[in-house]
Amino acid sequence: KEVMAATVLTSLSTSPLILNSAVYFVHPEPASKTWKEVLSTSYSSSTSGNWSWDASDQSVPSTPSPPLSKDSTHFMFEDPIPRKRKKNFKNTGTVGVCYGGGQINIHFLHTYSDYSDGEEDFYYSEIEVNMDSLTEGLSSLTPTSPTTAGPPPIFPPPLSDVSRSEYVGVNGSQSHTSSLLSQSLDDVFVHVLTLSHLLFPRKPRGEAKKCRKVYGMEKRDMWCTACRWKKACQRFTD
DNA sequence: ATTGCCGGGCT
DNA sequence: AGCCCGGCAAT
Repeated sequence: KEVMAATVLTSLSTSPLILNSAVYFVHPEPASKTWKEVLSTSYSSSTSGNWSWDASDQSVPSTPSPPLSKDSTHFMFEDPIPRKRKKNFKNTGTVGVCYGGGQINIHFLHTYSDYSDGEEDFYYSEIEVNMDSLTEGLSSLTPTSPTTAGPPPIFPPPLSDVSRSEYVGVNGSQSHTSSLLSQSLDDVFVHVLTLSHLLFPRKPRGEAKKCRKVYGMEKRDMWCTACRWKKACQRFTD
């Protein structure tokens, strides 16, 4: 089983579908850790850009998640990739996949950081889905039926000032998930990817109206100093 | 093509 | 410190 997951990861990393997404494998964390901690460690270890594989056992983190069996493992892939930009992981969606004991649980984490008060505050909201609701939600909006253009039926990305967790759907039918496990983990990951794009759409960057756009090149002397020095605008912060 | 701005240079 | 710009990510 671990071998299969490894091959899935490999094929994922070469798949054109996710060329712009980073695929991270996170070592199974001790049960004491929360998803928040797992996330931060994955960030700090993601700078190298390569991912590692460890098939050791261990249980699964997360306080608000349902019990998962031992020897489960979870991957996380991030969307979008932080690219070259150093700091802000603003509004990145992270997807964690836990599987083990014939069960697949997927955590969608909407994470964002807040630098407004000096120190970085790390917020996240967690959403959890099982395979049944995942495939259901996807099938209802895949372009197979041209009439449906409905919004994601599962959930909107919550954005609150307090970290909170939302819990959508629980442990699915054991037989179904196990057949999925033994058959095509690839489909699972493709679904997860698609859903992650739906949940965490690309932020259109342009809608900010900085000094340059507001005053124009002619009235450069009206810009804020930061804009004149080509630094991050301080008058119009997003 | 344009825009926001990081990194680094110069005074 | 203040000031400026090359270059690049993102669009």
